[in-house]
Amino acid sequence: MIDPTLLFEALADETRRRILALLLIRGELCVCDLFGVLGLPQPKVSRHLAVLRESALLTSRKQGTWVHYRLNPDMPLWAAQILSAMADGVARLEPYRADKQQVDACCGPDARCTTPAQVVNSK
Amino acid sequence: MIDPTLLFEALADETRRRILALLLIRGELCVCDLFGVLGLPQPKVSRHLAVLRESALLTSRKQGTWVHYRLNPDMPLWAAQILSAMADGVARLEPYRADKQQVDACCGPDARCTTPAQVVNSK
DNA sequence: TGCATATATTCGTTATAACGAATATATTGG
DNA sequence: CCAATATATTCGTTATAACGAATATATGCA
Repeated sequence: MIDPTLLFEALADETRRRILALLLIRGELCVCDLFGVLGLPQPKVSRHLAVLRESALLTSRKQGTWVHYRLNPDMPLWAAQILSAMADGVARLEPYRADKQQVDACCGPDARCTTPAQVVNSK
Repeated sequence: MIDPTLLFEALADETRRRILALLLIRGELCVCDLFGVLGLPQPKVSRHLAVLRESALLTSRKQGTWVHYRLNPDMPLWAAQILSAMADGVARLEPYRADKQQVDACCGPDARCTTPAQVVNSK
């Protein structure tokens, strides 16, 4: 269900790897969480999300004006292993490390959070 | 020791994935084996091998006029897992499947082989 | 309906990467 | 040294991909 060519083209971009790494940590995030944490312009993040959607690595769930992204739960084992190993490889490096701290600070379970994703998750 | 950016840029090209998949199967191959099996021009394969060398995914061993390539044995676990999962993902697809048959037919242990790599390995 | 917010897309430009063709280097053997 | 073979590199061109800026769409709410 996942084309290796599309998967590796998707992983060739650092912004997309950052998005995937965040989703591996958080399970689900909305676009506003993502571009907030990454510190990047919204259209840029949206374009990269489109690439990840088209490669079938992500699925999206629309709720009102918010769109929540998560890893495709039907991903084959080999693809999930690649994402997991990627997360291992980048975990100690910038900007991935700062991204993790940022998302924990702003949306983590130990902090109050007003982002849409958190509101939805808490229901 | 391996830069994730360089690794994923290396994996974004199909020729390089074919080379890596062959080396995962065979352990070691010389340039002439590689471009023979892949059916690609020698300079093209040589350029891709240079990219793989510069990303530290491959090491080379020169013996006379022949250069033998293999996976870098000092690769961190996360990188080795990515390569292994990549091989799983492509194993049933073309051109990877044909590559495997081709390398087994021309250089495999069950076939007579006159390529330099085989000659060296048999010593 | 009209405004505000969240997200997506288009457009023109720029940077990056792959290519074929040609050539360079290096090693072996005569 | 010279020729032959194996491998690597350079060059100019072409295809691909990322970008910022602007705009479009779509939903919720007053």
